[in-house]
Amino acid sequence: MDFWIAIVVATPAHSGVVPYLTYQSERALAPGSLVRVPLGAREVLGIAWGEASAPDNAAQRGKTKSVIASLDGLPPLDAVWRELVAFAAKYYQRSIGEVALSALPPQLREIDTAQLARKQRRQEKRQSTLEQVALQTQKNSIEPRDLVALHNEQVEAITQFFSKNTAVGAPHNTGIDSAIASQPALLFGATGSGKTEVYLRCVQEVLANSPDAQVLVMVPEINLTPQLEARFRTRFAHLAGAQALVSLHSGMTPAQRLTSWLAAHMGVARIILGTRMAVFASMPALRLIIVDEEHDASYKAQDGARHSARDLAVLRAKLCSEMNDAPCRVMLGSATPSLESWQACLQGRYQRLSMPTRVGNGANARVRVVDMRQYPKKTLFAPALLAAILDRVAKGEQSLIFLNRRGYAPVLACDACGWKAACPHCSAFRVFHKTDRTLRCHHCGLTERVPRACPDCGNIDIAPIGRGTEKIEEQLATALGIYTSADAPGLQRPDGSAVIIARMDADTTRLKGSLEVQLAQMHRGEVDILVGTQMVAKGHDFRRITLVAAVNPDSALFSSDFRAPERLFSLLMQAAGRAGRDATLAGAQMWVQTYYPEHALFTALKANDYPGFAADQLRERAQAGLPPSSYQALIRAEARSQEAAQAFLHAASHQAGTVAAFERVTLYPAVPMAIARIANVERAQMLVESHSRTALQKFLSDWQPILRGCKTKGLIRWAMDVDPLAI
DNA sequence: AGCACGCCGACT
DNA sequence: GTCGGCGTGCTC
Repeated sequence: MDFWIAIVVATPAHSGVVPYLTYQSERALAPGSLVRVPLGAREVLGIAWGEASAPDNAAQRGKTKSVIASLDGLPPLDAVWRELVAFAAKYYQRSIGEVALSALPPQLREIDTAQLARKQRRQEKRQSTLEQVALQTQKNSIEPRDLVALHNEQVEAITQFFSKNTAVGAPHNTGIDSAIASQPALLFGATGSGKTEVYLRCVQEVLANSPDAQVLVMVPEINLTPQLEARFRTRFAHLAGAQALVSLHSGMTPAQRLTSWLAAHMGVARIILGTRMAVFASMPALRLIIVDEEHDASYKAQDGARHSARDLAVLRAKLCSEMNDAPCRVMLGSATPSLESWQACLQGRYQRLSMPTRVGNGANARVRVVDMRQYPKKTLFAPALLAAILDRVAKGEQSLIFLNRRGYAPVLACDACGWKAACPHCSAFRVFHKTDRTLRCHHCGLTERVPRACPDCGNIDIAPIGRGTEKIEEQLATALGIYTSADAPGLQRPDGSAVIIARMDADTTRLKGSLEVQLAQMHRGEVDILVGTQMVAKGHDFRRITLVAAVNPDSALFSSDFRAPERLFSLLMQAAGRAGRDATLAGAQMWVQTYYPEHALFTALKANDYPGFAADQLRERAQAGLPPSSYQALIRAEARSQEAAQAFLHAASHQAGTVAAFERVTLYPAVPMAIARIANVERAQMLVESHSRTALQKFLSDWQPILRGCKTKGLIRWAMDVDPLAI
């Protein structure tokens, strides 16, 4: 007898209308089973989602195809995973198939049953031989290694976290972070307060309580995974098996990702460490999720279903707790939480765990805000800052200077005719890179040699305007008397060796492995002054840094993006945290050069007062009706011409009146995006806002099918972005 | 998204 | 005469 099975496949367009495709199967297939099915002319991976009703007429029955094979070696994806995927699809306005299939490791889509079986056998063999080895050595390593003593705040945070797993919240609320079965916790811990140690202890506790429990630890960037992985590996070296701890991020090869994914899915991996993609890993015995640096924008996906991995982590823990017998907790950690999470604490939806003190007596860096108005207009460095850097050099300490722009100068201009080096394919200027004398578009990648003279008028006086990391490096070297040639003595260290200034940004770390090389040089103390973009301000634990300087952070103060101050505050706090990590080096300083020294953001920074800053911001947001006091979505359109992109949005706007919940949303006019053209594609967007998340959701899902019918000439594609981070 | 089918320009 | 450009349209 034949079965009719509802199966999801990776087809974004039509599954919005029809969520599942119906296939025939000779045997029953459990929901969550992975199958190979024919789709048009190809054979694709699909996931059985449940039983389907039999086709009601002969014509449809004739169209129905049969399941080719089921990947029997794999247990079906569990109900929590399916529920998470279904929720994400609905919430972010995508098809279940698109979300589900993109959540699986890409290689799983290509592999056939036999190949998969072979891979699993190899993996099992490897795991068990290593388990034997581990068992033999376990006598002397049964306990976690590398344990350090906890201080009071850490003990308190851990105790509070584990004392709370009772049901609270409103079960009928459809919000993504409400209806909490076991309350999410926010670990509000200053940089250097020992958050990682708290994570380690919580993981340890959860793993010790159950022989098969799994934990997920998420970090924002791949750059930060090796450091954390090393720490977890050392601590949990006693866990049996090569795959007790696995990583999951986009820097891994397809084969490695499949291996890690399988280990998590089979329950062999106890600790899964990864970036935002890891929130969708299959972890049948998940009991704890940790989201480190939860405020970080990297958790929000910028392609496909634009999900927030942080929000989904909170939801996953909730689903897990509701659908399984054992609770699953989630801990978000940050020194500068997102205003969304902070507000959730203030409202009692999240449990707040505070660790205000830096460990090891390391004092907070003293913040020095320099009023740049007292110097001539084009001053790059305040004299006092230069003196302070020289002072560090003299003491053999390191300095970190950062600026949010790579290259030499953001634009090249002709003095005579006003020509500027624009990109022919984008509505943006090309950045002047002095090192290789190129003009590069940071949006489409177009790279050309710098012209000798102005292409418009022939004038040879074309000059760089503004500053990038290259210029800062060059000017700083000049100002301090550091020479790169060996025969000039230049500035010297106390021991007589030459002072080294280095630069670290996306340009110097492009080659594989060069980031690691540069970080190692920095750690060994070979570099005295490091100039870089914000990538240097995040997470790295350079022990000998006692001075950090933000050269020009003002642009974020008056940005049209209402989240810019929040991001700047967070960045400056993190940067300040880089200074003085070694408690034996006193006098750590954080310098900020600004033309607006009286700005409230800097006042809060000086006082190390995140709660005060957050209260200000939340008040402003509430007054302006902005998130987290309201909910937003963007419709983005890409087309050959700006008119075509906007025509689609106008049509969409026109149709919106007929959609349910229209009265409860505000529809803003279509506008060109900040950078209207990238690689010859014109982009426009339209904002939808509502005070009710439910109303916004209802509106969007009813609007979606109508939008599909809005066919505009020249339109390339369009997409919705729910809870956008930048507008 | 793929991958077909389909209708018009420069090549062995 | 065909190879191939990418414009619509379908996938149980």
